[in-house]
Amino acid sequence: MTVTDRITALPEALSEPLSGALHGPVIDWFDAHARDLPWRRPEAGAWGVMVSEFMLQQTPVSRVLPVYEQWLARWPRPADLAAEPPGEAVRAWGRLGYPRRALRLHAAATAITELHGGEVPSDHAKLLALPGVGEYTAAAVASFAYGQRHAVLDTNVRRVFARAVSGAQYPPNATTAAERKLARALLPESEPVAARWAAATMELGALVCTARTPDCGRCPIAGRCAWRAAGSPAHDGPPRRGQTYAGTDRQVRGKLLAVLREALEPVPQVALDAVWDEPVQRARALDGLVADGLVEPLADGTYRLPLG
DNA sequence: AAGACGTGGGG
DNA sequence: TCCCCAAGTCT
Repeated sequence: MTVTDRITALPEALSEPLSGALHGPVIDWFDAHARDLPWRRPEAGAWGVMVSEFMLQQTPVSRVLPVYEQWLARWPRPADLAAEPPGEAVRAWGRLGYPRRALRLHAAATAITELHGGEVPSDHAKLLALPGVGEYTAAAVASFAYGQRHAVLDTNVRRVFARAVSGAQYPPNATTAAERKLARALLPESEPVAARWAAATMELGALVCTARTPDCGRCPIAGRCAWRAAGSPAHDGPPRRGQTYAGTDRQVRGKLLAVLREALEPVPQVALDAVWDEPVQRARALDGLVADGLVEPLADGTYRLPLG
């Protein structure tokens, strides 16, 4: 029986006994051990939550912290960000990585300003329609900022469920329908409790049930963990998808954009040529940045971060 | 639906 | 050192 089959078979048999036994311990643990993160404070508001979610996509908390503080101080409301050129968002993004997220956050702020009266929407479908907001982020903002009842499935939660419920060391490479079904089946009925559960399971995955070396000794549900009960078997399925970087266009794009972020004036071609010696790849990377709207070519042959 | 998309820290 | 990994989204 594969992991997917096992998850698929669960929900009906699962219901109350298992889920009810998990909610209390996990939420109690969260009450005692949750980190005091700025976007979890009441004053963060929905905009603060949304900004944090964009920054946290594939980026560790420790690196997000300082940029988040600067960002919220400079642009306390969506309209403040929307009033500036997208290039300023890219510049302020600094070295967080995946700078297209900065562009999308700027575009989302613009949409919020023009379509939603400057208020981050609370409706899941409206959130999902915003640039850069996918299934996870829409659920996260609706749940964390507005206390709604949604299955919030990020990499942490998926790993916790894979282990505790499905008995696998790691979840599948891509989120499956079976995982969504399981997440919904485990969601507490009460709206506020469900929102708490979402944050708690995520935190458990981030602090205790980690990818490499889980600290089962500190896990509130270790006694009910299917993976532990099975003897903590090693991952068997297809290899987990790695990320290549060295020598790729991504690395070249990063170097090019770093130059433009630092520059206050448009940058001449020669300055960009200096970051990478292979001309074909260099040109392809620059073209890609322009196509993505991260870089603006000017008529005189210079380049800058986008003004419009 | 597999692959592109940045960056840096920890084991 | 090198490899793995980090609150995903989009095409």
